[in-house]
Amino acid sequence: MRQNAYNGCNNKNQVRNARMKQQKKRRVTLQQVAEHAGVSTSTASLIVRNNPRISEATREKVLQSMRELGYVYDRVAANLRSQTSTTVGLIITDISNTFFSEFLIGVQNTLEEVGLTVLLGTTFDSVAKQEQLISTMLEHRVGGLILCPVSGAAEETLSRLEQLDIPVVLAVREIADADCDFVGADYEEGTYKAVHHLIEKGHQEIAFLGGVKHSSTWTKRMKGLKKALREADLEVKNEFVIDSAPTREAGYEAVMELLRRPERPTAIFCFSDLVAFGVMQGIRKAGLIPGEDIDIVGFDNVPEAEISYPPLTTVSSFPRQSGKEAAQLLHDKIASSQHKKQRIILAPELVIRESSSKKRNA
Amino acid sequence: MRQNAYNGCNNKNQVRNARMKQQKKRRVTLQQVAEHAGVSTSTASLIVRNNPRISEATREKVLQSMRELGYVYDRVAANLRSQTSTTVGLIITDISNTFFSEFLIGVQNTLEEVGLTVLLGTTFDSVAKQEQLISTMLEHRVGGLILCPVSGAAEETLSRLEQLDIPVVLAVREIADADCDFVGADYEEGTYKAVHHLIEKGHQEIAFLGGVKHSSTWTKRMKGLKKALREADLEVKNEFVIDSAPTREAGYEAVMELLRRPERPTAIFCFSDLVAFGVMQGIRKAGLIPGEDIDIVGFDNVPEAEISYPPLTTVSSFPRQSGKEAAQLLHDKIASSQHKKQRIILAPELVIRESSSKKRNA
DNA sequence: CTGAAAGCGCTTACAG
DNA sequence: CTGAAAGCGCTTACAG
Repeated sequence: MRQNAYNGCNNKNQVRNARMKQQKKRRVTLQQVAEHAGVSTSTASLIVRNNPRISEATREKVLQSMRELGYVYDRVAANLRSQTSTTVGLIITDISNTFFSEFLIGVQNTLEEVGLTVLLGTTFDSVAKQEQLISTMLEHRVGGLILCPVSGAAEETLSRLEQLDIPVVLAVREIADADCDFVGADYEEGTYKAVHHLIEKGHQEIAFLGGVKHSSTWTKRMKGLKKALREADLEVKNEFVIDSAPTREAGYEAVMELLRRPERPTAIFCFSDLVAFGVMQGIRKAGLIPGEDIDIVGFDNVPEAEISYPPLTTVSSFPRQSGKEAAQLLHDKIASSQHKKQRIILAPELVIRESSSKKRNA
Repeated sequence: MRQNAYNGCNNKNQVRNARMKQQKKRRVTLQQVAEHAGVSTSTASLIVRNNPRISEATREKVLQSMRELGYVYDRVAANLRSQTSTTVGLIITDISNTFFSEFLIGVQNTLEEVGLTVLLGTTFDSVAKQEQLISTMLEHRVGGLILCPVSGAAEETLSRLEQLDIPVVLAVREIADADCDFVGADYEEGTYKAVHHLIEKGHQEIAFLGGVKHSSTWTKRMKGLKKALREADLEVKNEFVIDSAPTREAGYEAVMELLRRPERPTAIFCFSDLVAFGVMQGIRKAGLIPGEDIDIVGFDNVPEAEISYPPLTTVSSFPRQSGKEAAQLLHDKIASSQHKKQRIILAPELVIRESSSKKRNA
């Protein structure tokens, strides 16, 4: 409370207020540090940026002044002047899906290493929110963007970004007709493996539940499904295909609808693990046992798949690795504008657990 | 490609490069917009900030120029000049814990409504990383900070922030000896309810697994445990208390160690749902059945608790609501520096599921 | 190695 | 309602 020695004020509030005002207005500036240390601002600036041209003696002197004054570097001002950015936007559709948590960890770990900070936005699969988040991030001068597009995303979204010349990497889901860097798993191949596994077990009536129809992630899976069925001279039955939002709740609804239909499948391939969890819940609600009465396979291999009831057979799409690759790719793009478009497709792996591995008593 | 009309260059790369350079350097500025619309920069500035003083006609004219030129507002420059901030730092310990995903959703939804963007950082419970993230956020000029402290956090962390007069709200975990705004659940009461429930079921040998010893979240639970046991004339047995990191893996290890000891409890209260999932896995690994041989209770009521095997009895700590409250509180603090310290403690609720509700055959 | 001056894109008084 | 000028905290040439 030294600052208030000059007045005799005893009103605590006023004192406090005065102090706050003072501190709030006056962030210690590099110029003040320079003055305190007896050097020019340019010299101080070179020091905060670790320029080796400065003698060890001056550097130490200035660093000492910074400590004494409690200096905090203003990266925002620096970025503005030098026309650079130390932030990156990350837009995902649903953080409560642990697929995205894992993806986010991969992104963050990688960006942190190169000194970039993440501005996070969640769209909940709404086009409007996606566009709004992109605007916000642009206004905040992000140096690049990792975008997991909503299912209804159109090419216009990208051309807008391209016009501003801001580096973008798409992840998880592609955008129709868009030529853009992309990181994701091979959903077609993954689905093929999953369905092939079910067919080998003797299943002939296989349903496909969940996912937004005609989104790229859904279409790819549908291709894989068809391929596997065709090889076994089987066909996709329309009454066994029900699309939905990619959530647990929607999976529950979808399987309830399925079970109301005249025919019943012996196995279900689910769009994602999240959908599969809802499907298993629904099956049980209907008095059936997942993994015994109906086999279930998911997609993603989120951490919970291992501990679900029963443990879920699924296709690993390596979310953390995807995040890492996306961040790496974006960082490369930011560094060199020369970068040519890349597609990084991770090979999926089938992980067989109890939801599809018991002997069938057909 | 109009820009290149003056040269005869056919090298695609060079052309592309030239274009990028040009676009990269020249972000459209408010001044350019003003010129294009034939008004002064001040007028344009008032318009971007939705000042009603401007006539509808000029406003429309300027907005039209913005569209034509592809103007993007530079919030960073604006914030620098006006000494404000439109970002908030959020530091959590582990995003793969869906407790924090839910918390994050609560924070984001609330902040978004008031036009604030989240800078996200994850500490993985490392003190060093926490301090580093705080520095980064300060350098990025966040207007405030929501901090879920690491278990070893000390008061110094806060005094540093206080000195800079940056609004802070602690969430989930408190810091010893620190007087700071706080949002969290009543862990003591929650634990009391959980353990009381076990005792009512006839359990006398109750273990407490997981959580970092002496962290505030652990200590509060320990108090609740003791209170419930004391009421039933029972005591805490040291060999039934094993601390650990608050993760699934650590829960697994903890129960494995527990089962190696001479005595075995009939029920386990777990620090969190995540720990409980690991515990149930370990119990099963040891050939026992959770919910039959040993009853299990978790804490948090994360979404997976409902679909685990068996469904987990747990104490709901309302993560999404906590996030909402924390964001709201921070926003209030930012708005009025007059704010006095608050503690928002949510009342926990016991959610009984199969992991502790079957009849006991003791 | 150091200093004085200009400028990043915006907002802020202040005068009209 | 509009305009000219200064300034937020930094970096960038450029001259010494």
